[in-house]
Amino acid sequence: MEAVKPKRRTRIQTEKREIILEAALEVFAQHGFRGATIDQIAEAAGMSKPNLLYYFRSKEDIHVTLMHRLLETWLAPLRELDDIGDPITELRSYIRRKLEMARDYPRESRLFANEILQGAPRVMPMLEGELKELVDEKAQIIRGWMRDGRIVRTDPWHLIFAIWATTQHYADFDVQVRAVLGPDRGAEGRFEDAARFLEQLFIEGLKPKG
Amino acid sequence: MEAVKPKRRTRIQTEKREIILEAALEVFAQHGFRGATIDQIAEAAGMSKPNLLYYFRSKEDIHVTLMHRLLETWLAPLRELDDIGDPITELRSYIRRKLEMARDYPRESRLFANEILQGAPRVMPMLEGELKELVDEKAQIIRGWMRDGRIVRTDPWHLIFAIWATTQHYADFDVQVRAVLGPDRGAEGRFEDAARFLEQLFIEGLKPKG
DNA sequence: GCAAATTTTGACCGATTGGACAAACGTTAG
DNA sequence: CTAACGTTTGTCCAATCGGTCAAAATTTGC
Repeated sequence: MEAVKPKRRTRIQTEKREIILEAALEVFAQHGFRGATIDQIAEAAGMSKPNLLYYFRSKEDIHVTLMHRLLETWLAPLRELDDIGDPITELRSYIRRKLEMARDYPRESRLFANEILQGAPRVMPMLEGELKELVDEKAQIIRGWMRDGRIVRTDPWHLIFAIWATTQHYADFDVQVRAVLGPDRGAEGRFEDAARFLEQLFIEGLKPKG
Repeated sequence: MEAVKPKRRTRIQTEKREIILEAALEVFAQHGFRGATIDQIAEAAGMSKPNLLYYFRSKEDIHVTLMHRLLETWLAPLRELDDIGDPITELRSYIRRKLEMARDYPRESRLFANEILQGAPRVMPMLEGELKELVDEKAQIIRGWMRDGRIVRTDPWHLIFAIWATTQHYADFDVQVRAVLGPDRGAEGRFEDAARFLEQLFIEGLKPKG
């Protein structure tokens, strides 16, 4: 039974912590936890290293805080997946929201990818707890739709994995996507094309056979 | 016009370099380039640090050699995609080969993912050159199949991205997949399920409408 | 306006890092 | 056997790392 610490914060503390987290997101996403240095984060935040360490006790502390926040926003789209709506509409907008997050929050996606790649040393409990529960719950909803013949039968868990993989790919492997597609179309064009493609791949494939 | 250096190697040099690369693959895949230390690699290779540095001039040298090899084996499945076969069969076996690689060579997949996540600082030229050419070539083949009505029309480039993303997901995000699915099914079971799912997702969706 | 509390800084520390180097040790060809 | 060559090791180094600390500068509450 952990007592919630009061954590009274000054205005400056609130502001500076925010600035640091923003800077750390940038640096961690690009270099990973070990690759990032406190000096880099401090410089990106426009302050000295000891000053930064006045607001966060350690590099680990920054990372933990960042990951904790991240997971909440990251799971939000899946949480919205609703039992009562039309299955096709629900899945379509889930895919769209996920793709929009890859477009609008690529640093968050890469930070998460980095953490998982290293074996999730700092978020494993959350994966096995909160995440698994959420996915299981939503997989049951999808399975219900399949039982009712409203979408074709397939594995709901792997369907969710496939949606994660394809959408996050455009954030995590952005440089590869850009290198292969060339400079012909801008960022917006790429995401339009991706959205169209993913809609066709998932949605058309899921519609029940007439 | 680069002259190919003779690079005469002793038997011992050939053997030891191989041992070092194997050890480095393990360490780099788990910790990333910056996170890995020469000492770790040396220990995994069963030799002292100065001894290792006798065979490779620097940490960078090891990584470059590793990435160079990796890309060849990594692109092999796509190279095999053939114009003359049946489109559905060709794509089905491409997906299967890619998934098998994710199962059998997860360290290679993670090493590659790490490099791309960091912005591909060491392989960018290969992405824009060799990789782009290969993908463009194969995308044209797929586009040809679509024009002939042998598979449904969609974006060939994004189709290839989706195949990459979904298959490599099972190597790169392995810990997350395991955490969500729980310990119910072993590794083989997970890959069987994934193979069935991906076949349904891609192949059923690609078959021309009767 | 002033004392208390908060914020910022420069100097510093021990540990770790990638890498150099020469000396010692093996191996091999003649 | 031995000289030449290939291999291995211990020691060392400068740079960088995460983090501390006391003192200085600033802000805040009254």
